[in-house]
Amino acid sequence: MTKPTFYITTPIFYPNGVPHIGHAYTAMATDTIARFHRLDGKDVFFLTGTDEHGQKMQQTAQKEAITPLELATRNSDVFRKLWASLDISFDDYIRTTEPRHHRASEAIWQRMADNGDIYLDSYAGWYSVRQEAFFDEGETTLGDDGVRREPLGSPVEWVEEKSYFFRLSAYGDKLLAHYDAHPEFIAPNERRNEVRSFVKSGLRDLSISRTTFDWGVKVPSDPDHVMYVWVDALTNYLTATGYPDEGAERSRFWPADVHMIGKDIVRFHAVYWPAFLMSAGIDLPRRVFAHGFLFNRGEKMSKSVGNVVDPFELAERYGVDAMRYYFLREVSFGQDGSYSHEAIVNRINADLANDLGNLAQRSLSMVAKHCDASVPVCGALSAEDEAILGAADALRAKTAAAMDEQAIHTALAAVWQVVADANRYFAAQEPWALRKTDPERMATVLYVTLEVIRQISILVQAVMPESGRKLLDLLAIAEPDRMFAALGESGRLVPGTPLPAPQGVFPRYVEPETGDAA
RNA sequence: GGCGGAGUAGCUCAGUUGGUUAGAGCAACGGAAUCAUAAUCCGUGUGUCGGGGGUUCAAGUCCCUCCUCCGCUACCA
Repeated sequence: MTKPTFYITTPIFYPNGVPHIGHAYTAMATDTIARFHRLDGKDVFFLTGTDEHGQKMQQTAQKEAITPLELATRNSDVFRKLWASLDISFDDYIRTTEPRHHRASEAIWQRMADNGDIYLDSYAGWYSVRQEAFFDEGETTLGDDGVRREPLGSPVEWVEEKSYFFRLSAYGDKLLAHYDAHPEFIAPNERRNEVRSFVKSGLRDLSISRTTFDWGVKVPSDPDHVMYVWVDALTNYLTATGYPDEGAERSRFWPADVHMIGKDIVRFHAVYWPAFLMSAGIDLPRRVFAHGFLFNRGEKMSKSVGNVVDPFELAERYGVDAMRYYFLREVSFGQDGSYSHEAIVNRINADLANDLGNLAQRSLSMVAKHCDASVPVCGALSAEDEAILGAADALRAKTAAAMDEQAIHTALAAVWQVVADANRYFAAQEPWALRKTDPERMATVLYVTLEVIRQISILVQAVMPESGRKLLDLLAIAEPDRMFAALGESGRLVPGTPLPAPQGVFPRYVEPETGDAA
């Protein structure tokens, strides 16, 4: 019996600095999707890592009088530390400085070269060292000081160098054909439109090597050149599957199911990457999903405005699960989003503490006091019981449909709809009144409520692993029964099962008194 | 400039192929209940659906036009 595979990636992050909230957001979302599919019984491979080559790394390292590798290792470790504190369950962490990655990059380069898509030419233009980019003459301006600058103000110099080029121009039609045949390849929709129109306007060949620095993967058969950023970086997704070894254990994961990225790097993933793969004769990933940016109170974060938020600090202040829940529930995944202290606190208190936490607490504490502290006996079901159970049973299909298109917020909304229904159900049935008039009916109501909470808890694990675990502990659910396979009727709670003493899972957020050292 | 998207209640947004009195969540206000983390439940909105024009028996939903905002327009991760 082989389980279906599911391969999902984050971009490899550039460890020129320390991670910010955007990195954390990508990782939290990707992790949630990975966990969801694991719970669903799939053979999941979740990859993240760091992109450690390039001129900037070399320069920053020089400034600090350390080697680029030392710099990369130092910052890469900070990323790993963040992933640990955010409960990011990656299966492999790739660093582009690893030998396995150099091998894979050389191999794909060779394949593209063998296919006749790489040629040597020279590249000339106005180059900005700071931007690490060339500019058209028209984009530059000659200042009064005689210095020519690019639009953002850094000085440019005329540079001419030999460079290998990738015949991207030959792939425009093929890419368009692929976008049309596979409309799900780029998501969300607005991103696909952008990419389409970009490709449609015509593609120029791509300079893919540099000779001005040497911190990178050497070009096979021409060690004066190092591969330029994206050939090397994008290939990481392949490296981790064991490429180019055909029989590698992880080769079964390719093609990747989802490349999760921020919207700023869509083009590299939806144009260059598939073109490279087509050239090398490798299957294309199934989907590139570009999420939006996060803003602090609607304002872009920047160091000069001083509104940059440290992800470590957020996790510390609100708790990892609450932080994950907030960003994945509040922001329509794919769109830009905004966050503020007030909004986070509101979600924590309204959705987590009041709605779900309190529902669990009120039902479990009645069970503890009036049902021998064990799962109550379920009598004949009323229409109301059937309705709420039906709503809970339907969640697996609903959330799966939403998650298939990375609509994490939609999946969560569906779950919380049932949480709200369950609160209404509980209030309408009044088990506290039934306790005096009809204890058996009370037991049934409590059973039904716990059964709904059971299913919600299982689903919630993908977003809030720790809290989901606590809730399932309170319901005495055995480890193997915490997978989605146990959702629905087949996994119903067994009356008589002893339960531990109830404990609050989602505390309300209370403002610290004063003078907290934030 | 070109291409694309968006403008709906205080806030965040849903609104199917045009059709009964335009919806949800949050916030606000009023009430009920007391099992529970002062949590829950019920009720309450005079919204020019960006402006104007048009098609139609009927338009937030189609067409035209204007205004505003945003994204993309190549080698920065």
